[in-house]
Amino acid sequence: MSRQSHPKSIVSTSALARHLGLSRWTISRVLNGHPEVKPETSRRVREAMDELGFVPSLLGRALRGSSTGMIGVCFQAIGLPIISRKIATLQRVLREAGFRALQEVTDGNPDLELTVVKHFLAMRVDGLVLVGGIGELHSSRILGLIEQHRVPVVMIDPMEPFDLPTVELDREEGIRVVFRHLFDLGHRRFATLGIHPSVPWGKVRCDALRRVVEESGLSVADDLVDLNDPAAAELNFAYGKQLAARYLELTRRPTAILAINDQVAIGAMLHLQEAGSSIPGDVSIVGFDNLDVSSHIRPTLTSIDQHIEEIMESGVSTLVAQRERAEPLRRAEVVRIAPQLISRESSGPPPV
Amino acid sequence: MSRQSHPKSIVSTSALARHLGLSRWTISRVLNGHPEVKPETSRRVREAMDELGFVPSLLGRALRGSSTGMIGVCFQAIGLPIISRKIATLQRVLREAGFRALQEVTDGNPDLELTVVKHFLAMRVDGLVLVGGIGELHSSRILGLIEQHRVPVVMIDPMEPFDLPTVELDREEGIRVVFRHLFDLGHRRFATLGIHPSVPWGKVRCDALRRVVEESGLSVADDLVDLNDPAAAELNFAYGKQLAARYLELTRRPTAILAINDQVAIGAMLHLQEAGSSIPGDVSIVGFDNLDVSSHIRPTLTSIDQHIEEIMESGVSTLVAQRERAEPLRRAEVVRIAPQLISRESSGPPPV
DNA sequence: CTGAAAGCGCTTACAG
DNA sequence: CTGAAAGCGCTTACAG
Repeated sequence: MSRQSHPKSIVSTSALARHLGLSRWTISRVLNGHPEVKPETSRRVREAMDELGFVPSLLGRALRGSSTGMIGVCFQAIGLPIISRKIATLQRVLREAGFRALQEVTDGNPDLELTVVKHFLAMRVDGLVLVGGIGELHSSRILGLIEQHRVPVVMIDPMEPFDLPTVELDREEGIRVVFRHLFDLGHRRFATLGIHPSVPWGKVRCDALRRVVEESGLSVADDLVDLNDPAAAELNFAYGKQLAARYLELTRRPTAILAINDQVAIGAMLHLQEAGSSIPGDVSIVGFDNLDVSSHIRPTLTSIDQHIEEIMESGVSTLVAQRERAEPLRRAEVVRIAPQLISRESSGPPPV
Repeated sequence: MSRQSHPKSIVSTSALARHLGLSRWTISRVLNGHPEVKPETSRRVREAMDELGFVPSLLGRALRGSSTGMIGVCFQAIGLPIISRKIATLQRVLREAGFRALQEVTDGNPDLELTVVKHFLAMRVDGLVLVGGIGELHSSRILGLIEQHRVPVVMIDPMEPFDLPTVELDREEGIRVVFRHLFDLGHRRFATLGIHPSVPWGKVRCDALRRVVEESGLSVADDLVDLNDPAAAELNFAYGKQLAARYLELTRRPTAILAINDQVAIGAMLHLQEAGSSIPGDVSIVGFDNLDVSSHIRPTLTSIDQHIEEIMESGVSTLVAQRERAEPLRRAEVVRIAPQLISRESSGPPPV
């Protein structure tokens, strides 16, 4: 049909139009599914696009006014299994909503955070998702940029509260549910592993635990043993083992252990088992995050599921709502998603 | 200084120029660091940009001819710890080379792979990184698109070979090194856990192992016991435990175990320890991937490090080289990166 | 149903 | 040192 069967490279609607003997406006109409194109013409254009591998430039399209369809997503860190699940879920939810994710990881480096947000704005993204919040150093700069550009934005699970639309896990409720579960099983003395104000989302959990302990008529001083090492680099297996060793040194051992996350819980469980303890016969253990591995180890681990899917769906809805209202910022609007207790073998009644 | 201290929103060089009483070309020159601008003017422009939160559009800039500085990165899956490390490392290496990563995960869905590659091309990325290869269904379409657009591309660790520049881990060498390590310790009978042609990069390792066993004067039929379950969904702890249980049922047990990865190795180790075996006293175990956790468990796990950093650096160099040569495709150019044996406590001499 | 103008925000030449 | 033209690839609104 065409004069040359494999022309060099067609990278613009004009070139394609020339190739087909049409005007570039017709190509644009086909691209945008306008109804006024003759079906035969439309078919010819589509076939040529396929054959020549023509992909219309999003740069040109977005520049002319239509939106980019891209959402800038900023993560603090990567590598932890729970973060991987967040990333994967958010990407899927965004795709299902017709967006594409532009992802960046900042490793908590504030300079990088500023660079990344500027880059997102330079790409003229349709929205911003900030997962885990942002560092303090440039936070006012970043908030200023967001306001100046009137770009829809949502914070997911920030460590500190920001004056931006936010969706977060209700960690206080998570602690409450876990404590209630253990209390109802009969436990009256508790050890915490790694639950310290200095770790991510540690403070809200510390505070919640103290509150619920007192509400239950127990004493924070006597019935709650706080085991942690503020110098710990990572909240991993090794840390759990280390803290479990300290638990074993206690003279009057609590009958239930609440760990900062599943890794620490599992590390502790392994150490206690090695030392001859029975779980939950001698001591109950509960984690936080409900990792895949937690349903596979023996005993299976009681944990708190973050309902990541629900969080991300709510976050994306928040973004969409801001776009539709053409009223980008609804500040201090916080949605809290309730976590779910997954009760498994590692928690049971205390020894008699 | 300016008439209105907080103007609505400055989103173009023209608007900023008007605001400052300059021409938009002067703004562009400041943006691009051209030397012919009066320092005082340059300073004024920079300060106004900062104050107003002006971020020049990358769409306009890229459209005019300069490149986007973006690299499209396509991953097959997310969630496995080793993949997270690959993602994080690649992103860092790209950033250090002055690029930004546009990441997409396809979950091995071939339709999505095609969509993603088209989107990258529509964004006029400066290069493509395909991690883990692409599915068969649309592979010729995708290769065609890459060729038609003359975009620099590199495959990282494809499961199948493709006629594209490739950087991959030398898994054959990995198996060889691991086997040699165990053989030199005195082992003469081996069990493999989950090393099966159907798992990712399983075939090359199966083949390599058979070859090196025979080269060592041993018999594949008699001295190599293949334990795996082709129906296994995931190569995780649970799978390792399951395979270890089968190992324990063997009448003449091999003295060394090679696992498909660290998770399976650790799962097996936990099961064997529970069953009363001593590691490496009764049996040696080696993994593959050198996860963080492998240096934290007891005994620490002998493993193979993938040298991810080196792989990603080589991949990015390949991309840069293609750009510089203005000769995008050097097909079938395969770089193999040697893995490294990390010898730890889980491997030792066989029992006497 | 299809053509030609105008313009999105930028940069690369060319003038002064 | 700074201004004005031309044009990157696209779409919207206006003609025919």
